[in-house]
Amino acid sequence: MVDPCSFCEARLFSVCGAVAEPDLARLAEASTVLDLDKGATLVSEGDPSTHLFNLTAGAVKIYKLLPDGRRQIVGFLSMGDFLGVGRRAKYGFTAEALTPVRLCRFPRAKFTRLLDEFPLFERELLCRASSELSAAQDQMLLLGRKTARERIASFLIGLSRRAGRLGEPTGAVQLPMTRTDIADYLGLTTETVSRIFTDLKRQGRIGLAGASQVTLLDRPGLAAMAEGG
Amino acid sequence: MVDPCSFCEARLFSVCGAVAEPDLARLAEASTVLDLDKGATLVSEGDPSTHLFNLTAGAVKIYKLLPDGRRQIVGFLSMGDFLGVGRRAKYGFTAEALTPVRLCRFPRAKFTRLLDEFPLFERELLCRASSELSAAQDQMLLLGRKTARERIASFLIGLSRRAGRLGEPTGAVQLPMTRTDIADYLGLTTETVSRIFTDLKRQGRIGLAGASQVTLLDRPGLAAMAEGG
DNA sequence: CGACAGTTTGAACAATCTCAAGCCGCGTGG
DNA sequence: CCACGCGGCTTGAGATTGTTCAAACTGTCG
Repeated sequence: MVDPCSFCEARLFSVCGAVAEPDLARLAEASTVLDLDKGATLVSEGDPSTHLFNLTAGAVKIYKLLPDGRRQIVGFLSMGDFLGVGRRAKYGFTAEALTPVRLCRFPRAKFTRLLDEFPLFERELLCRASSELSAAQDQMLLLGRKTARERIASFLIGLSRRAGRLGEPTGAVQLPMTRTDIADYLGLTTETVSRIFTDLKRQGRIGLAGASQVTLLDRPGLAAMAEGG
Repeated sequence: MVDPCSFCEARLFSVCGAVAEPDLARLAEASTVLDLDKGATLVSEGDPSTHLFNLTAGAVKIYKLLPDGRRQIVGFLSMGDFLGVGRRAKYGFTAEALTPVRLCRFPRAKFTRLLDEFPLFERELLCRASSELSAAQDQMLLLGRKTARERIASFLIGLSRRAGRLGEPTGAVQLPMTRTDIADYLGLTTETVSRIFTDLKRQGRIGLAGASQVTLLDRPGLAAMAEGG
């Protein structure tokens, strides 16, 4: 039988990259490959955290809700991102597919066994967790102290960097999320996001092809703006 | 020679709790105990990340700055908290003592060796990292979507919970940080923090003894307020 | 081609910030 | 032991950024 992990395009970008070639079969047998439609919910805030996920294709948004419906998106996942580490009994967020997605689903018990079995796998997860923590701190700085304009600039620069990491073009960025999603990620309203996009376009700093494709025309300017320059 | 870790009061609250009694000596020989004054800087944003720290007494604030001086406090540390995990070459934040502190300092290389040597130690760090990440997500919800009043209520409830975890009284909470620190943690200004404290006092929800001791008089009310109730 | 979700634009509003001034409490030194 | 000074805290009034509410537009997908 052919080992599906050996041919996985996401392996280079994901935790699985830390597992040696011959051990990939163990990974494959601990997980199930799953395809979900756009809009599907992977996990719901408050549900028992029975599974962990490795996203191998598509994009996902992660969010938290207040009782009255206010929403904060705490992250967007793309190829290679891992979801669900931690020993909490319940998920602390909801995860929803922004595009059709493919993912590997690990039952928690099997996953824990993998950690025991492959120290490099665990080390990789620790590194990823702390680098996510660092990204979360950047986002706190953004949410707590940056102006709307600075937030949008940071967001665009960040998207472009991520595209670069995944080997995609960094000049023209595809936005799989809506304006409302962006607003809920940046602590703004849809209207403010829209207004600032139009402003930046008017200034010639970005180009807009439809609502979901942005071209960064003045990257240095945007980068400076992102840091308050 | 007596092993200092065996008598450490912070052990039960810290990562060291994951290391078996007989292995504590290895921990002790990998680290140096350090005492610092209030106001001392443990690490500076941008400096090479040569050391990791375990805080065993006192309180520390962690913050990031924008070039123009705007500041976001991304966390407060207390007894048992660990600082510096990750493979980045530079610290992404500044850490400063709010009170006199005692800490164990690990050179990065020795620390990595400890991880290799004690899988439980590494596992504990992974758990802590993901639980910190979860706390960071709560804070993003706070910064992105809560009102000033909700932020203060969340902050007070959070402080009280932390005090409870450390075995301290949860009704009267000591604030080792200034109003400005609180503001920089909650994405507000000093003035707003002060005004809301006075409001809450007027409403009989909290008591203030001096500026740095708060009594939670209406915990259910505050908890509801924290979630937007 | 039609409809509807998502986006853009406009005008009025409000939460929070800014600027300014006074107050309090605590540590210090006379 | 008390007066002094200073950092930090509180209070007030006015300014501002971003929100809210409302309506028109667009482009995408049956």
